Amino acid sequence: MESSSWPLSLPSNRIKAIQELSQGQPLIKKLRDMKPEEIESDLTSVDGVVGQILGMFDNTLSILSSPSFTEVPYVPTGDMQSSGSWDGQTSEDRDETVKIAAPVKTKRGCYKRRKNSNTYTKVVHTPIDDGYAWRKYGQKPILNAKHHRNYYRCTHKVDQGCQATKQVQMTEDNPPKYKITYTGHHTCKDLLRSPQIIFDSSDPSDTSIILDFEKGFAENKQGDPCLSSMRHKRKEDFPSLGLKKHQTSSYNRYSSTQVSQVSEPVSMMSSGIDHEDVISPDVYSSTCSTRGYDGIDDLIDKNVFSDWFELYAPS
DNA sequence: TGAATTTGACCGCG
DNA sequence: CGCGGTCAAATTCA
Repeated sequence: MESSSWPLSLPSNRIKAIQELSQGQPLIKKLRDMKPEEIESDLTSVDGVVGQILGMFDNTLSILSSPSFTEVPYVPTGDMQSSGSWDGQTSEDRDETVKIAAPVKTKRGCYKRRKNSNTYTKVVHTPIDDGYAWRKYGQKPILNAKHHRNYYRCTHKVDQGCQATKQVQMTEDNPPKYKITYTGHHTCKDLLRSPQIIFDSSDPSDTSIILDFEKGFAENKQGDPCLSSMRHKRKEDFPSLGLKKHQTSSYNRYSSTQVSQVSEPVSMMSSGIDHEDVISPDVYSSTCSTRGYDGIDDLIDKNVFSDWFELYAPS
């Protein structure tokens, strides 16, 4: 479809979103059409295409997530619904999260529980630094789990209404494994930077793609990046992680780009996903490691992009 | 002193 | 009714 065919009345940001999707579609088709041997023999090219696709996701989600994007009634500005398919939600589900976006709270503990909100789960050896500022708000012992589950919300929940939360739970001791569940989507405006797709060269056999947040976290390179955005006075949950970072006045250093609102899900799609890392099958996900390209096919097979066009393209 | 974390209480959901 | 997610007062930290 050509953008020139959009009705003049169509909001420009919507057109931009559609254009982004339009540009990404052939790239994904290209990936789908590639034979396994082609992929293996030309990883650079494949990764380049993946990078372009991720960039398309970035831009599209940024546009759709922006507060100014209000043309789609069921897309609340405060959550990840703008992606439309992060965990395969239906429009009914979105209605549910609309309620969540404006919880009716009358007294302590009285809140609307997030149900069926967008979730994204991955398991990692060392929880990567996703680049966001998280604030711990709870810790609970979980049944049949050796370790507490830690609850984090975006630091900017209060000042910007960012609804993103995540849960971190150590699932195994040796080697340590952490299950990280992201819920909701960042709508906060700072921490803005463009994640760069890089290759983790620490292991030549590992072709996983990770996102480079170095721009904003240079000081974290000395420590474990996983929790660099958190303070941990106690290290019982992450014995190897003692990194502390003051966030209060440091956010301004992040450049202001629009991709921040989607960098997290993108990072989940592309970062550190190797044979060890797992994305839960109950949520919409895709990996960008070379051995995970059938995930791209999966995206296409699931008509994810068709859904997007149905949602956001002019009817 | 302001911000982050801890921790017990509260509540929704299955 | 128990589990899990969230709230918020108290505590800790820089």
